[in-house]
Amino acid sequence: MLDDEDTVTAEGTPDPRKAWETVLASIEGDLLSGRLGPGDHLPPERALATALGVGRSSVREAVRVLEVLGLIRTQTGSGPQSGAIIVARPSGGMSLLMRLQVAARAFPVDDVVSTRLILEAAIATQLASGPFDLSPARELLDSMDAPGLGAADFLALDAQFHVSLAAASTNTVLAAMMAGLRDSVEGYVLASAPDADAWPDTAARLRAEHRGIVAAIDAGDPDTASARIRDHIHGYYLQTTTPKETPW
Amino acid sequence: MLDDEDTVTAEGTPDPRKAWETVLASIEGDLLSGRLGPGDHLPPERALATALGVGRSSVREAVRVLEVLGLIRTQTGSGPQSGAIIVARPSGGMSLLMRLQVAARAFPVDDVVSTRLILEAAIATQLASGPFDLSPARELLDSMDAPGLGAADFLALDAQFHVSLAAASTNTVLAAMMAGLRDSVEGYVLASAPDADAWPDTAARLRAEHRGIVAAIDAGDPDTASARIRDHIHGYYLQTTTPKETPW
DNA sequence: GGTACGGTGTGGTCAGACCACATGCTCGAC
DNA sequence: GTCGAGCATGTGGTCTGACCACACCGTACC
Repeated sequence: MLDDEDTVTAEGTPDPRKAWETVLASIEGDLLSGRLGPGDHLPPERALATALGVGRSSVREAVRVLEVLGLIRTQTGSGPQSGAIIVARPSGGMSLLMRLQVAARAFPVDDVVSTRLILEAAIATQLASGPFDLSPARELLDSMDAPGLGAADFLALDAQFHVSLAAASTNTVLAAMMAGLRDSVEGYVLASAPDADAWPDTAARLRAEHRGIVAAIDAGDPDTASARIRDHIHGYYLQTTTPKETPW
Repeated sequence: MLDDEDTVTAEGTPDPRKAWETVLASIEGDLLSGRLGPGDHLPPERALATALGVGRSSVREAVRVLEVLGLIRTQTGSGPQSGAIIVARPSGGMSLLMRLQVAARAFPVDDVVSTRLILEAAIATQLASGPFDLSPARELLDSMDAPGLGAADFLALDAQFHVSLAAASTNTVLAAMMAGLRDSVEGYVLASAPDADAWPDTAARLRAEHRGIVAAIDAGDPDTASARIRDHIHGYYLQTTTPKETPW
């Protein structure tokens, strides 16, 4: 039933592409052409399989890729919310990619930190240069003032604060990258958190630095905002790691 | 390793994780613990399936994810080169992720361009501040001097030039991001290339700007290098698009 | 009118069967 | 002994068919 039907029906070209790549390419084409867009449902896996002349397992591999890349959300059951829906949430995929690359030693932690430093400095510069909505970041600052916050909880809020700065820039790419960079080293940050004795002092310093960054942004002072971000990240990194040769 | 089967055999917890997530988590754990590293082979799919108590299709979904993320390379056949080998080449996954997110309208092209601008400016600053090996970039500049180069060929070299600058910074994360940003808008760049009449002038200008950037880096002048990169990218972007409100 | 219940369609998973391919070994020819 | 052809083996790649769990939706019953 399937013999010659795929692709060039009359020609001998047996389609060198793998079956799942065919599916991925087809969906990407539908996205580019506008046939698919945010909020739309992908066809059911079985329908996609017969439509493209591949097995359902190949369709599933492509769908799985789209899911981990944050392009779609899948749900079982029936009804409007079931099936594979295009959602386009990049941060999840970015985080997974970076986390695994760090785990596989392709991304040294040093590089992740310096990249984060570059991005955040640029973000701070940008935020200080124009009117942006920093209220989510401010709320996180207030949350971090809560007394008795443990290191893990504080650092979680800290991470959200930095990501919220990226989000405030309204640059979705920047925000996704920041989220990915943060998540990829989350384990290392938590593992190197100061112990309970030194923690209160560290937390106090971090709070002050955060406020200082936002203050510089509010003051419309890009250079100071950028410099304070640099010191903030760089300082914390140096504190929690064995200094070896000052990454860039 | 966790007790196989469905986790707690005696308990009612039926493992809420999906089967392929189990596989992915297992491999990630092996990477983090050092049991797996660059160059190593993943166990055969069938062995992995029985070892984790899941079906081979679930293993394949996880392997597929690792492959598109650039973590492994798969090959059929037998022998040392066959199977799934950990390679950790991040750029492929970064490119796919960004390309699809752009296709799904989650990443506006404007954001991609401004992010690229930020990253390249930072890279130029860094390159001008220390000794780095720019010879790959120089060779690309020479290649771009070849007469009679078409727009498509020139732009391909152009893209490689910019990525080579990122690679010269020795920051793997930065290099991967730059490659991804480039690839994600490749289609748009090619589609908006000037026609044959205007092309020679454009190419000449781009050549001169590239040389100017490298010259500033060689001169150890971070500010000039950064400014020239900004003008270079921004200028080209404005030229090829309908200006609307000057992205960032 | 409201509620319980079963039909239906979705993704999630597994098992088994082939295929194509690369390797490496065996065995025969010389 | 050397060399080459050819088969055995093990890998990923794919398809098929079968279930399951789940969420909805319509119908029949109360």
